[in-house]
Amino acid sequence: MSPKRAPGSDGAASAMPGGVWLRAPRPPSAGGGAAQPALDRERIVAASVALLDERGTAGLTMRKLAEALGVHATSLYWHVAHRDDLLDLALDAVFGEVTLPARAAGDWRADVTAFMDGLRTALLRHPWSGALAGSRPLLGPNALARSEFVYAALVGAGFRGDDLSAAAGAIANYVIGTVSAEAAWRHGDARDETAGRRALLARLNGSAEAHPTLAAHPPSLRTDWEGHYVRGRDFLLAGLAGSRAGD
Amino acid sequence: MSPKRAPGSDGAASAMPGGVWLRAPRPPSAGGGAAQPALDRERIVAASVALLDERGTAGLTMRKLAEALGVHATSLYWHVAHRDDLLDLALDAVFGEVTLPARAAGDWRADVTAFMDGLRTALLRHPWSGALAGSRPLLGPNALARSEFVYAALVGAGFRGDDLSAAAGAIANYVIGTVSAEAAWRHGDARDETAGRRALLARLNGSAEAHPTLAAHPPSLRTDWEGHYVRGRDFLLAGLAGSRAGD
DNA sequence: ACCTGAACACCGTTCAAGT
DNA sequence: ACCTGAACACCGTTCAAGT
Repeated sequence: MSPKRAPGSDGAASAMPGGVWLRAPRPPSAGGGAAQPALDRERIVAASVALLDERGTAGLTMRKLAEALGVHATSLYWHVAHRDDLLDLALDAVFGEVTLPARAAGDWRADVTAFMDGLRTALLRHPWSGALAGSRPLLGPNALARSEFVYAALVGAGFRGDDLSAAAGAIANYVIGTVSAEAAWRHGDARDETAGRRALLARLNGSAEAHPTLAAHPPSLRTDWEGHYVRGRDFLLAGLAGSRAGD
Repeated sequence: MSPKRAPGSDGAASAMPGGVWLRAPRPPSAGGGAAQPALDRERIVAASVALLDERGTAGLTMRKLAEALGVHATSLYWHVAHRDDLLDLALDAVFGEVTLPARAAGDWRADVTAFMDGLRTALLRHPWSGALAGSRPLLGPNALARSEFVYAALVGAGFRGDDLSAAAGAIANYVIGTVSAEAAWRHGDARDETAGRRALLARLNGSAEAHPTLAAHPPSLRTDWEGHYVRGRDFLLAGLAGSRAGD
């Protein structure tokens, strides 16, 4: 036995994305009269989010995070098992920023719309988070609480079984996908986006015969991300509503 | 002037994801009687895809790739500007595997379905590719050719302007999102997925009062990924079809 | 034109040691 | 229980030099 690291090691799930949530949590520290530890998960997560906001996913390194916290890099390994854990933890903190109506409206479309819009807003506030949300299981407590809300709305609408999970998956994937695409284009900087669009348009014009439809319906230089999001969201909701029409 | 690196440097777009496609391509080598170069983009891309398939995104390093190609790591920088370029290039190679009907069926739903299913198959064949596709602009020649096909189908259905780009975006995002989620859960290994599901179920049961709906409609241990994909796809297509019904 | 080799400034993670 | 410090085995990228 004699665990080397407090968070425990299940072996299998250790290196898996989303793995933090699948390991046994550390028992709370004894407390009593003991000295306040310099570090805890809460502080580590807050500093991680701040660093991610500033420097992006690649900019979150154990050394820079430790420096921001005033400790040695290796000290972090007492509190988390790998750098990957920081990403899962920070991502769930972003899900915690998704505000939901205190009580469901009873109108499932309104509830689902509120969730989708709230999620989009939170993910856009932290441009690194969309890509992360798309690439790992969303199992943190905050993510699960948001799932609970969506599932409740969909069950109220009559979705069950595989229809239910397919609908919930489509809803989350749509928001995450559009936010990721938007963040990828923006890349932090709106000037980059315009430059990219311009280069793309030049290429489309240069090979119009290969892409006649794209050349005839070119993307605008200044994408209306929100407008596109709303349209696609309503396409999806209409499709979901149609599938319940027979009930 | 005197460029240090053949692919050129536009400055702005250099470090941007998708940036390879926005820089001027290298002029073809003079040829003539000169000796065959040891490296070219085609070989580099093929080796990158193979390495990504074997070791995942983090496993693609300049040194390992160079070793596989029998050259020094720094030699690669003659042919690409950064490691990031390899990801864009490899991803577009995956898009090249998406087979489409030679001619559009004329039925836009059939055409879009063929594209979506083809894209899903190709992305799943290379488990690293879904997350990548979700996190960078898709501007390679193969991706653009697939876009052309989808746009043509949607224009045929009557979509125009922002409806057109929103529809095309929703379609691509849906496929990419579901594949990314599936790959994230699988994490290469089906045993991991079952273990993860089991841990999740245990947590849901442990806090059923916090998540009554999730506890009442738990995820199955063995997810029917394809079935969920098909259902969500048809929800989306139904919504898109409904929006054209008035025409 | 294309590749090498040495070098720089980083990484994540481990482990024994301190308190 | 929690943090330090040294150490290991890596990274991407630059740049002068070779051919």
